[in-house]
Amino acid sequence: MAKNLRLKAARASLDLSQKDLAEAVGVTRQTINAIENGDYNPTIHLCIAICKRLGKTLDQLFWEDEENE
Amino acid sequence: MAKNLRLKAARASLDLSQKDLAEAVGVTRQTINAIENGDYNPTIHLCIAICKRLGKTLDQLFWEDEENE
DNA sequence: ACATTATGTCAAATATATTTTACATAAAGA
DNA sequence: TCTTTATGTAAAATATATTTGACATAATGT
Repeated sequence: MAKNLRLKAARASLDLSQKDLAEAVGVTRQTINAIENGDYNPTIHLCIAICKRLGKTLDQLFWEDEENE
Repeated sequence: MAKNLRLKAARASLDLSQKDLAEAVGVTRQTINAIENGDYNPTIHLCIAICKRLGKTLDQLFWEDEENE
């Protein structure tokens, strides 16, 4: 599956660790790691929570992630 | 939970039934119904498939659905 | 050298998205 | 009236998102 490099970059630009982001949105570090590495398919509520914490929208971080390899 | 009236409207404007949309995106009618009625929290891949079929983006159909009551 | 932080990954358990089957109602057409 | 289509809903089963606990490595600071 495709990695989500936009998410990784947005997180990095705020100087947040995977753990920081995970705690901010109420999931575990492994979940954030898996999303960034494309291992699975999060729920929309989680995506929205991540977007809000990173100051991005769904289209910016998750739209057409499938093509972005 | 909040109903997704934007989704319902977008589907209606293309004259698609819940069943039509469900088949187009590879889920059951009950899943589309539940999403429209806010009973749960679909996966991002499913949201993207729905958006593509309806000619909308994630932000247009799913962004900040939580507030939209 | 040692401790700490960040990341990657894995196996087993748990929570929940989704399916299957089924029943009910309202609207529309024949 | 009868049939069909669209929708809403519910209970039990299945698939999968997510957690928990653990181990490993690289980088950084003391």
